[in-house]
Amino acid sequence: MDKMDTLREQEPISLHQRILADISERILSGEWAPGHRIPFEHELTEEYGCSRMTVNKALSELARTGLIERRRRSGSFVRTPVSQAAVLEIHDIKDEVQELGLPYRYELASHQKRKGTPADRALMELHEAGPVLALRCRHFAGPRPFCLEERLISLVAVPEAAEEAFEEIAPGPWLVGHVPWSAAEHRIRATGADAEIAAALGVEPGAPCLVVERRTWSAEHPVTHVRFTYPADSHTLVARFTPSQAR
Amino acid sequence: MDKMDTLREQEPISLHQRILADISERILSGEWAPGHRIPFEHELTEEYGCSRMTVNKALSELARTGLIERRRRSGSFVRTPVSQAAVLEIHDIKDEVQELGLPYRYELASHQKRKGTPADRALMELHEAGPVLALRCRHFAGPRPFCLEERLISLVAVPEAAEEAFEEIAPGPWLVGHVPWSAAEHRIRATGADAEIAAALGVEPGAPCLVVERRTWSAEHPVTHVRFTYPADSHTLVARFTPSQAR
DNA sequence: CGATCGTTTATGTATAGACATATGAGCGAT
DNA sequence: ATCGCTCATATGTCTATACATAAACGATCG
Repeated sequence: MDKMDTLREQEPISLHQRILADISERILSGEWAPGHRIPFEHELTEEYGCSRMTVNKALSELARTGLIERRRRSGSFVRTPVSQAAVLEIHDIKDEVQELGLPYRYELASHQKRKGTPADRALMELHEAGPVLALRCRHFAGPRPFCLEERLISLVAVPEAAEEAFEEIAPGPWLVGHVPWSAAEHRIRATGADAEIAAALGVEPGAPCLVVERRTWSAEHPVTHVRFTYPADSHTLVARFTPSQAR
Repeated sequence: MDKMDTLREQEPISLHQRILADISERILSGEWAPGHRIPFEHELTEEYGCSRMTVNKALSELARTGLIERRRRSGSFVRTPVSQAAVLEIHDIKDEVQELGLPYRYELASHQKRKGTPADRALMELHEAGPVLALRCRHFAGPRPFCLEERLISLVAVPEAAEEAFEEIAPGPWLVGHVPWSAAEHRIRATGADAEIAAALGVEPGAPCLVVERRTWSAEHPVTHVRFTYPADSHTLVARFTPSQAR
């Protein structure tokens, strides 16, 4: 038993969590390099003096987070990181602005209910025809435009949206409270402001902007497409990555 | 038994996976709204005709991904989504270019070993003084520059990097093979190309560019800071979000 | 009436055993 | 040498059981 020196006995931590932590430690420290075969379940069973289910729970968890790969008959191996997966937190714009210590203001610029055009349907990946709501609004940080929001909402998926004016509440927070979310795809790119965007954001035409587009589905149905355009200097997205575990 | 119509009997899917999928379905479809109490383990045990451990595995998994919250003595409840977290896959640039069907080429522009300047240390959040390696390289997609890479590597954390010329292999893939990663932070923003960047990327000064900066740590030590600058039209980051599960 | 204490209950953790399944390795026949 | 076959083995899944623990509930007592 050589584990006494590496752990603190007093903590009420469960055994499978400790096994998981021990193995993560060795992988992240580089002691067990990618490709290394970690001990078999029955070996860990012996080392920790516990049943196989306990070891299995820890290893399954490690496999789920992508730190190891399990192969029947061969054992479990430290994975070589192929593509790093970073977690990008998508906050409400109001919170973002207020965290900067600036007063937030929201303004609806246009509001149009229309029969979905082919362009609308392409943006939302909506296959059937149907009415859509097209919104255009601006979010301000103090006196300056912080971001331009161009949004389409499928009224097939969210008929209640037709009754909402969106004068007081931004479509983002409204949707969060009205639609169960199931999937979203974000596309992030840079672009030069065209004349319309430049006017809306108060920047020169051609000025660099960060564009975040999001498509959202709810149980297979496209719900909304939104494009946020930020002047280059107003916004930075931050994504964090810790391979050991989520949450 | 009202489940026969919702599932396909032929698939060799495990029972706990099916329980997990069934419950996810009901939450994501909105049938079970946030705050709703999902059946107790012993009720699901009866419904599915299985042992409690099997049900427990499914529910624990749901709790881990954040879809439900479990409370002792009270039961398990559907969680209200607070902030969306999207998963951003960070790929190797070579793979990115090749997936576009273009020939990839890498070119080292400058390579300098130096005593870390205060600016270097600030970028890496390195607190002690120490030698660093400063690299500047370009990645090409066909004839056109795809991206400019400006990188600092702490030689305290990775002394072996001093021996590597980085003429043939890009620092990114080299580091992946030599340093166990433990944490990374990405900052994504748009910017206008300054004269130097414009020259390196073959674009007009002021042209919009997407900038991805990454800081990486290995077991608490800063390892590297890298800034990738892409011409606006060459690159889009994609982040996906599925609350049901990762991977 | 309110504080305290035991009881109940659902989850949390762990066990020992069982069978399924995929797959690498070795063996044998062609 | 190559193609199949069998066999051993590590993981994948599941069961029935057990005890621990946190928290809500209710009854009892000051």
